[in-house]
Amino acid sequence: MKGKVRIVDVAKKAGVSVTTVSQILNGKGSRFSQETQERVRQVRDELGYVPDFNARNLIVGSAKTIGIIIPNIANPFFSTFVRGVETAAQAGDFIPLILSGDGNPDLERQYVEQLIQRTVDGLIIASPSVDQATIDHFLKANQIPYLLIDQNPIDEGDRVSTDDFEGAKMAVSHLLALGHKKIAMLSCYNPALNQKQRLEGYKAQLLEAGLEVNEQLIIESSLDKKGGYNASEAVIKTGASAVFTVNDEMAIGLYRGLGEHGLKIPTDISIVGYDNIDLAEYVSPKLTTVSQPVFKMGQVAFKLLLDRINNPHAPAQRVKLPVELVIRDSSQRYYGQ
Amino acid sequence: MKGKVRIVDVAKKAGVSVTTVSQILNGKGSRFSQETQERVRQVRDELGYVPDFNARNLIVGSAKTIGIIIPNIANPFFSTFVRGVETAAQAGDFIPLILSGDGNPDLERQYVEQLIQRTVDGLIIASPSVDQATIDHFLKANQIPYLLIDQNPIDEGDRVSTDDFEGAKMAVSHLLALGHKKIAMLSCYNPALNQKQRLEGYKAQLLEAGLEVNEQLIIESSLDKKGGYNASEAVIKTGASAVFTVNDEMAIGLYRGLGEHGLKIPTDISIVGYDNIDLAEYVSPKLTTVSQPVFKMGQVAFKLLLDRINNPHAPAQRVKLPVELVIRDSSQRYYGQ
DNA sequence: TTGAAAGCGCTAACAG
DNA sequence: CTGTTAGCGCTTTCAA
Repeated sequence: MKGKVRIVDVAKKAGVSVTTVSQILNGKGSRFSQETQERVRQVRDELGYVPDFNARNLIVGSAKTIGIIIPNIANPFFSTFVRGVETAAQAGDFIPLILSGDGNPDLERQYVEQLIQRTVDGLIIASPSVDQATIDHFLKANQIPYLLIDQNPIDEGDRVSTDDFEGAKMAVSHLLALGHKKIAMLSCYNPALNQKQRLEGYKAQLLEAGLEVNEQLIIESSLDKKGGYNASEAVIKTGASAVFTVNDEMAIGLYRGLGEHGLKIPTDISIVGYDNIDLAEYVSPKLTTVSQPVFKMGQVAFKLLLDRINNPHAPAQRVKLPVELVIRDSSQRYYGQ
Repeated sequence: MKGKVRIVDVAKKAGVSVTTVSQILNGKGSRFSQETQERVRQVRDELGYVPDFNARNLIVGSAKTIGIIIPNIANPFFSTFVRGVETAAQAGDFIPLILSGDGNPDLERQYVEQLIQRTVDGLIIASPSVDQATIDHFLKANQIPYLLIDQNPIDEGDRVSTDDFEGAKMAVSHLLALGHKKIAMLSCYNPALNQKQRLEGYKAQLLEAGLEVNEQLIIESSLDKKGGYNASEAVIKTGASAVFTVNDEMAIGLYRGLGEHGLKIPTDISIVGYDNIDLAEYVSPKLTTVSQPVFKMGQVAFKLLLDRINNPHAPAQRVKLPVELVIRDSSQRYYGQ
C-alpha cells in the first residue's frame, strides 16, 4: 500500500504537477476542475499513496502531537488524568505521546529531549521532578509551549490545579465536626506544591478550630500503598483518633497496616483520604475522601495547552477546579474524651 | 512554532560548518580534532540544541518508534504491561506511542492508521477488538511488523502469552483441594483468547476431578470492578461455596457485593482471582490469585517486536510465560457436606 | 581536518 | 485553472 509511492508518482500517473496533487489531497484544491480532482483522488487510491508524515511535518511545522510526562502510568491518578488529556486530544485531532519518567530526573530530561526532537507542539509535565533547569534549557530555549501540573511554583505560565488547600480543610473540618481532636496527617517526602497545600490546609483548619498544630502528628512516607502500610506503626504511636492521608493509595496501605495491628476502622480510628480513586468505594470500609476532578483536569490541561500553542503570547491562564468531600464509611464520630 | 534551535545556529556559534556539527553529534566525528569536537558539544549544550526528528527521519528512515494499542490505560493490567514495554523500549532507544482504544473498533482502526502515518517501526496490539480486516488492510499491506497480545488466534505471527489454561487449572485445583465441590466461575462477555482458555482450564480441572461442568455455575459480566459487583447476586444464587473470577478487578467488585449481602469471605465463600494486581494484597481479606508476569510480558513483547523489525523474515517466535498461584486469605477449607 | 552542495518528500508562494 | 520554484532542517557524498 504505502511502500515507495511518492507524490510525483501520483502526479505523473494523473498527468498533473505535484502541486496539483498536494493541494487537492490537502483539501485546498477548490480552484481545480472537478475532473482533475476526481482523477487525482482516484490515482491516489489506485496507487495507495499515503503522504510521508515526516516530510509533511518538516514543512507544516506541527506534528499534531503533544507530549505528556508523568511519574508513573500505573498510578490511578495519573492514568485517569492521561485519559482526560487523551479524550480531549483526540477530539482536537492530536496524538498524545505518553511517557513515565518514574521520578527519575535523568530519564525525564532525556524524555523531554526526545519529545522536542519529535517536534511535539506542546508538553504537559505532571512530574514534580522535572526541574527548572531542564525547563529553561530545553523548553524555553526551543520555545515549546508547556503546562505544569502539581508542580512547585517555579514558573508563571498557564496552570490547571485543584483547590488542595480547601480540600484539606474540608477533610479536617469533617473530622473535627465528628468530635475528633487529635488528628494525624499522613504526608509524603518532598511534597510537591499540591501536597504542601494540603498540609497547609490541614494546619489552617486546626488553627481555625482553636487547636494547636503538633508536628509529632505529621508523619511522612512514600506516596503509594506500601508507604501507607509502612507508616502504620508511626500513626498508631501518635495516639490520634483520626488520620487524614495525603492520598487514597496511602490510605489503603494504612487500612492493611492498621488491620494487622488489630485496629478497626472506623471504630478505633477514622480515616479520610484524598483523590477519590475508583477503588475508594470498593475497599472495606468504603473510604471517606476528597474527590478531585482528575479526568476533567486532564481535559482542561489539554485545552489550555492548545490555547497556548495557538496563541503563544496570550496572557497566562490559571484554572483552579473545585474539590468535593465524599463521606463514606471510614470516618465516624469520636466518643472518647 | 519556530525559534527552535537549528543545526546552523550551533554551527555558527561554534564557528564550523553544519556538516561538522552533524557528524560529531552523530558519533561519526572521529576525524575531527579533539578540540573541535569538544567545542561543538559544548555549544550544543549551551544552546540546548536538539536535532529535528522529522528532518532526520526523512533521511534516515526509521522513526525509532513503536505503537501500542490497548483498551484502557487506567486498567492496572495494561498499565503494568505498558510499563514493561516502556522499560524495554527505553533501553533500546525506542519511544512507545501509547493509545487507548477503549474497545471502540472505529477509534482503534483510526489509531492504527495514524500510527502507520507516523512511520512507527512496529505495533503491539493488546486490544481484542482490533479485527483481522484492519490488520490485513493496514498492517500487512504496509508491511509493518506487529504483535498481538491476548488476541483471538487469527494470525500466525509472533506471540507472547501466559499459560492461561494452566493458571485456571491451578486455581480450581486449589479450591478442590480445600474441599470445595460447587465452584462457580465469574467470566466475561465475549471472552478473548486468554479468557477462553481460563474457562477451558476451569472446566478441564473439574472434569479431571470427576466432577461435572454445570453451565449454571458460569456467570458472565463486564471485566471491571463494577462487573464483579453487579454479578454478586447471580453468584450467590448459584449456591456455590467458592468462586474463581477471571480477573482480580472483578473479584474486588465481588468482595463489595458479597459484603453488602452479609456474606463473609472466606468463611461463607472462597474467592480466587486472576492477575495478582498490586491491590490484591491490600484488600481484606488478601486475595488468593493467579500471578501473571505482566511486566515481563511487556518486556518480552518489545523484544519480540524488535527482533521482527530487525529481521522481518525470521520464523515466528512464540513465548509462553509461566504463571503462579499466590495463596492468600480469600480461600479457605470447605466444611459443608 | 573540514566544508560545499546535493538531495530526502513534501508544501506553498508566486507566476502564468 | 495549473505549474515553477523555493525551501523545511538534516545527513551524506565528495572535493578541498
